[in-house]
Amino acid sequence: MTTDVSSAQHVTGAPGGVARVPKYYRVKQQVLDIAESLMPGSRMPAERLLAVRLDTSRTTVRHALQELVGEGRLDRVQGKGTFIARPKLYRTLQLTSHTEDMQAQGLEPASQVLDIGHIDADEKLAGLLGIEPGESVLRIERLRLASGEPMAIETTHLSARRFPGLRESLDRHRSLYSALSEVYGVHLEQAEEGIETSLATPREAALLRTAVGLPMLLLSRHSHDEEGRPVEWVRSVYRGSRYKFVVTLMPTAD
Amino acid sequence: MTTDVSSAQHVTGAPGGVARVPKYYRVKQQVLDIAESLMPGSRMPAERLLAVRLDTSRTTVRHALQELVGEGRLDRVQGKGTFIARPKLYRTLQLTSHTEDMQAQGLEPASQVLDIGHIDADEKLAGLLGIEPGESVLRIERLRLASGEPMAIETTHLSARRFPGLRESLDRHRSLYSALSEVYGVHLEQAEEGIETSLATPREAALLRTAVGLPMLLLSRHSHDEEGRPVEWVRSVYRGSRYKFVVTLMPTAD
DNA sequence: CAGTGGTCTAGACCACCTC
DNA sequence: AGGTGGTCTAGACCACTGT
Repeated sequence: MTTDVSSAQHVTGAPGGVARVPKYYRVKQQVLDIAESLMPGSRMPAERLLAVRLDTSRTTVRHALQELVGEGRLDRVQGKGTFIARPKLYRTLQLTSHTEDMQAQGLEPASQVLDIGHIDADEKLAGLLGIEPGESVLRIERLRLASGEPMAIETTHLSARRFPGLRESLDRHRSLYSALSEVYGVHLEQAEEGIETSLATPREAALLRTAVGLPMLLLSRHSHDEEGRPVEWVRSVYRGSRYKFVVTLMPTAD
Repeated sequence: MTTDVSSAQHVTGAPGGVARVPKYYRVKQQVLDIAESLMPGSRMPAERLLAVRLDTSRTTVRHALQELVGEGRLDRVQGKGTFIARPKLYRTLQLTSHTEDMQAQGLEPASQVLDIGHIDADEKLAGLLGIEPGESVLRIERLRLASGEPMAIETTHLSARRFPGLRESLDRHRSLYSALSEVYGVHLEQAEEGIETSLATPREAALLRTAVGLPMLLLSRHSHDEEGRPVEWVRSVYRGSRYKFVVTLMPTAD
């Protein structure tokens, strides 16, 4: 009925407060021990069973499981169970298209258009694309798949005036980047890519088949052509528990 | 006493299951409305008060607050309250030292050595540094500060045999990289940097003055010299709610 | 229907900060 | 002492999956 006073307290000793270890965290280690003794894909004991075995409440077990899911070690599926996850996938950051990128890694690339249409640029978007606020922007929202698995939600923005008919050209080309190159003669020369964490919204979670509130990797790419003019602004959301990004750094030329 | 049956359910309608919105998520939006009406640094209403005002339990309020903290919008301090957070800081990924990096952004760089010593290379570390398993490795663990604020925990690994006396040379140089250059004539030419999410361990949380389980950005840098030989392997943990990384991409030279 | 995970509640007690 | 956030419990009910 009441809290277990005999455990989660005064584990530190150090007045600096260097390491408080709550009970759920010790439970997490115990759960991890179980997980590491199983193969990817196999099922973990049910939450209610773990609670009894580890002498704790289901709430505390779920707290521990939640972290392991966030770290990409476990997958939970409602109605079915909790399973050992497969290892993280790598994604190299390059100035190439999704299609080329996936093929280079031996994965089957696929895209599913979630939404495509024109919107009016607000001040921020106009600044990013080098146009005036209110001008029309082509917005393409796609679900990116790698070998059938939902990987990311990618939202691309381009000036509608600069690339007339792009929406129609898309169907006839392998990728957006090849359409830009072959139809408009635009070659991407440089991009800044921002990387930060975010938490899955209900919509993102549903599309990426994951849970609301899980850590995600949020990438925003701002690409420029050979004259340094901005071409596109892209916002992509990846499952943080499933992907790891790799970038090659060279000495700065200054 | 029992769950509020009249709310969190059947919000979707769509059989595809495109957007389940739990109650805590709506509470989060309400809390966000309050937060956005306040200035950074000001205090939010107490959790128990929010629970009454928003007609929910403290548990649900805390779930909502937890996500906002994870997103870097709020800061919680035990015993004091919950406060509006300052905006995220940017960190450019370059092949430069922490010291140069901070100065370029007008921040006051500082480091605090948490631990320094020699360890025996395991198989993985030996492979990364191009040495034999069991060879001695200099391991430097430092807390990186930017204008007094804890920013990251950085753990650097270098071959002890290749850089004899490095530990002592460190005190006489501005940074590790300048010591490598001036004492050993080693210049870093290229590095691969991996970026992924992780969750704060109790130790990391204490050192970075944040909470256990919050999303972190985990960077691992593998640097090479002009001959392509591996020089260092670095693992850095940043508060995900506080930092955003920026990298410049150029066309691949293949 | 039974079993699994998902959400929510009410309340207890601990740890920390300020007065 | 009294307020704040931090942890934990026991239990209810919902949603989904399989038999």
